[in-house]
Formats: sequence, C-alpha cells, structure tokens
Amino acid sequence: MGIRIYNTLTKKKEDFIPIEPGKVKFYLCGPTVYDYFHIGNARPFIVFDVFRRYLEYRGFDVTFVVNITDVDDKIINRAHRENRSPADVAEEFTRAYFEDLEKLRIRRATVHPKATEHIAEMIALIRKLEERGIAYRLNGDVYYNVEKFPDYGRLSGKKLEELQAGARVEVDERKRNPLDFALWKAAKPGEPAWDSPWGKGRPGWHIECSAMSMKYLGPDFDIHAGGEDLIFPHHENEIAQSCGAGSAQFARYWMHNGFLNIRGEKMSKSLGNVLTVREILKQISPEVIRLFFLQKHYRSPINYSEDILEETERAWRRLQNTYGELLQVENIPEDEFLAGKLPDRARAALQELAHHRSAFEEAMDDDFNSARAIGHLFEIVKLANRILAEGKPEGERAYVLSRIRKTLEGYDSFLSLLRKEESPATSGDFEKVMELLLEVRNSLRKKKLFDLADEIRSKLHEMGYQIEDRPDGSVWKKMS
RNA sequence: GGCGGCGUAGCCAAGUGGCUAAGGCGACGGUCUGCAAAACCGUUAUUCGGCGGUUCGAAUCCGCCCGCCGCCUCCA
Repeated sequence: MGIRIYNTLTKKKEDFIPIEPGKVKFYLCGPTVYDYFHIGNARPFIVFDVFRRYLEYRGFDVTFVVNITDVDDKIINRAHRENRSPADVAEEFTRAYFEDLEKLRIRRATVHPKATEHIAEMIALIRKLEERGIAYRLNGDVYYNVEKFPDYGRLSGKKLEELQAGARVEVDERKRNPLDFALWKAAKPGEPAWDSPWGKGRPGWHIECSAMSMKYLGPDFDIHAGGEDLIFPHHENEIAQSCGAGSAQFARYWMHNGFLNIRGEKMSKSLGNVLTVREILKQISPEVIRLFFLQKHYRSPINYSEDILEETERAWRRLQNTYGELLQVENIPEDEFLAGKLPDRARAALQELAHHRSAFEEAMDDDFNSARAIGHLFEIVKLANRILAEGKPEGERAYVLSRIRKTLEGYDSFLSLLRKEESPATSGDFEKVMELLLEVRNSLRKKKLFDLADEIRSKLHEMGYQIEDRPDGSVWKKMS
C-alpha cells in the first residue's frame, strides 16, 4: 500500500510515485525574515516537517529544501523604519527563525538556501527566459510575459481572461499584460542592489524559489509545498518561470496547507491579531503546539484560541503520562520464541496493537491524515493504560508494554510529541532527596498526619512537581 | 463579480455510498484513594446546517436555500 497525496494541480488524491524510486525531492516555501514568525506561519513548518520525516520513516531518501527570503519589500521597509540595513534585519530574523524551529522540535532541512546567496542563479534563469522571448525589459525592470505560457492559471484554476477582468485597476500601462510580473526590479535609492545585465537591481519575489529549487532539486522534482495563499500568484508564477526555462513539469505534486484563523479571521499584521510562536512558547510547550496542528488535517482551516490549546495540553498530558509509565517498565527485546509462548490475554493485546499500527500507517499514507493517525495513537495509549492497570508490569505484561513503547518511540521519530526526561528519574542527588521526602511524607500519612502530608504535596505542586499516591507507592513527576 | 473551501455531540475533530458515525477535551456515574492525582470501567450524536431528489441503501452523490471563511493584491 503506497502513499497518496492530494495534488492541488489536479485537485485529486493521487498515488505518490517519485521520479527516482526510493528518493523524494521536496521543496517548501520558507519564511521572509522580516519578523518573528507567528503561529499561522508555524503550521506549514510543522506539518511538512512531520511529513518529510514520515517519508523517511517509510524508507525514502528525502532531500528537503526550505528557502529563506532575505531580500524583500517588507525587510527593506522595516530596515528604513528602524534606520538600519536590510541585511541586518534579515540576519536578526534568520537567527530567530532557526531558534524558533529548534524550540518547536522541527528538524533542519537538508538545505536552507538564502535568496541573496543565489542572485547569480536567478540572473541566469532570467536571461534564459529573455533569450527565449518570454521575458521583456521595461526601464531597467524585467517582466515575465504570461501570455507566452499557455498553462498559466492551471494550478490555481484560473483563466487568463478572468484574471484580467478582476485585475487591479492601477496597473502599469506599459506592461504587455496586466498580469505580467517582475523578475527583476531596477534599483531604487537606499535599496539593496546587485549588478546584472539590466543594470543594478534586485530579484522579484517569485524567481528565487524557481532558481533555488532547480539548483538543489533539479528542473523537475517531486513535491512542492506551502500555504494555500501561495497558490496564486506565487506558485503559479514559479511554474511559469521554471517551465519557461526548461522544466518539463517542475513540481509533480503540489501540497497546500489550510489557514489558521483567530476568532474567525485570518492572522495578519493588518488585522493586528498576530501571535508569535515566541510569545506562545512562554505559556505552552512545543509538543502541545505540534499536537494541536497534527490533530487536524493539514488541508482544513483551523481556529486558534487559548481554550483549544489548553484542551490540547490536557490531551498531550495523557500521552506523555503513559509514555512516562512505559519508561519505568523493564524493556524486554522482541523475541519470536517468547512471543509464541504468551498467554491469550497478552496475545490479544499484541493483536490489538498490530491493528492500530496498520491503521495508523494507513492514515498517514492517505494524504498525510495525521488527525486520523493520532486517533489510533490514543487507542494505543488506552491499551497501554489498560495493561498497566492490570497489575505489576512484569513478565508478559512487560513484554507487551515493551512492544508498545517501541511503537510509540518509532512514531515519535517523526511526530516529536514525547519527552524522555519527564519520567520520574532514578538517579542523581535531586532524585534521591525527592525519594526521601516522599518516604517521610508516607510516614506522616501512616500516622494520619494528613495536614502535613497534604502541605508537602501542595507545596511541591506549586514548585512544579506532581505527587501521585498509588496503591503500590507514591511517585512524583515534573509538570509541563 | 469570478474561483474554491467549510458547516458532524457542550467544545475540538476524523469519517465522503453499506460493519456499532474514530479519537481528544469536558460532564455525569462507578472502581481505586485518608483526601487528591493518575488510570480503568460505563454513560454522553437513532443522527451529520435546512429542504427536496438519486439509490435497495447517503453524513457521504445531485439541486436549491441558510450560515461562515479563504483566494482573485504583499501574505504560511
């Protein structure tokens, strides 16, 4: 059973067949580094990070490219406003971008190319388009003539005539078609500029993705992803540029994530409702943010609110709690012989695990349906808790729990939802002192000095440690 | 105006022609506990925005209506 992907280009789910068997060439539109990225920006970063790692889990060799747009109007505007250089702004927020990625447990891409380091490639691409009569010069600018590309509008499902009818009124009259877009912009005073055959200037926004994806992935590659707002014009223009310059098809599969709304509106600077990941991470742990996105299908619109995140936090706690328990169980390696001698009860549990395993992977294979997959993940959690509740985790119970733990850890290689350090630790001075404290507290409880025992518990709770008195003894956990 | 999406329990959310409509949060009852916490067991949508139609059979397909949103301009 193979992987299926909903392709924006065909508006259908298709079997995923990579150009080169076993290898996936994958491009994601990255950030424009003019500010900290917000929770809406985080969605594609997280979901496509998981998808990339899932492809690796399924055995593909993935080359993952995520660009950094470090030359752009918004960067220049901010630099002017703050009286510093655009390069300085770009550098600050590039650094911040990587810091935030790391906090969110997003793995680095294979390459993170920067636009400013690929000016030569962009110029070469524009020259090629010019040679082929697809691009034309206009007072130091260079434009792409959309009429030269018959497929223009295919990705976004728009027709050239309709687009023209709805185009903005204030168009540059000298352009051959109102939809022609800038490949190269002539330098204006105070803007970063590079030498080119057309004089000093800077590249248009769309050309960088064409140039960098083609450089690192070749003229034709497998997957191109991004937010759904990029379908038009950005991705439409990328296709036009790349195919105009010699790609047969450019990207084969186009994946677009749905938008995140806040109070029913999209998150944007102009609406003043932007919440940066940085800000949210002060309250909420990264795993919760990941789970928040993964519990929904990547193409659906989602609503952000504090309440929903708190709800997600409680769900995440359930998952983490169980994993913490599993870490306490003796790990018994997989063993065919042992497995053959298991009693029916354990055998049934393993069968249930196998069922959820295949259902989980089936869901992930089906257009990356992480929401359905997470449902099965919680079924596995329930199974683990049921076994844990049956009695001491020894013998066949430990064997089954070990299989469950391995399953969860395998999935966590791409989900990154679990924390290893949050389990009650078993070594170190701090841990020893804590054990001692719990022993003392239990003596108090035996003597029915509950006021004192409860005070210790609530004080520890205030400090961020949770105490649980279970039938087989007391345990402590670090919270959040 | 053109194009597209969405509306499933108190809330979040899968499911797109046929097994009992996943899963999570919450709530309620029970088990355990000195009390909690965690966990387990059980209950919580005879029905999928509304009205018609197609079909042996529809949340799923078609039509109309109501409500919400996105894109068409920089935007994840």
